Amino acid sequence: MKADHNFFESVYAVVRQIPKGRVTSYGAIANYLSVKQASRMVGWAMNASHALLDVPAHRVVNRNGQLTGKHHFPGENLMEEMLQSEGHQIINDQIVDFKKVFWDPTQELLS
DNA sequence: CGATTGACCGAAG
DNA sequence: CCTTCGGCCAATC
Repeated sequence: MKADHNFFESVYAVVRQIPKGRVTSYGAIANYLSVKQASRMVGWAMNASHALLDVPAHRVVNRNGQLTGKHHFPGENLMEEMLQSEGHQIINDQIVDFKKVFWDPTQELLS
């Protein structure tokens, strides 16, 4: 067993709660975790999240709505396909109307 | 234990 | 406009 009380667990918990058809950014998650300064850690957490099928990492993009981590997926355009499969439109590795589909945990998951 | 990296963000030049 | 730097935390080498 592994220590589940990790920073990652919190990230997974948020990403896992992302409603279908929505996307969020690393900084938004970090902000929700009160560690907005460590947005890089969110990306790192996602690196380990690829082992967890409950973590839709394809719904997590950078602040620009750009699929920065698509290169980490098994397929070259797998991330785009999954997002498009959820009704998103991807142009030039960027989510169209990103701000419209942007899902802010601090806004939706008001404690 | 020290240094490097990592799917980032934001500011400054 | 584009490039560079700093920062913050954690894991890996």
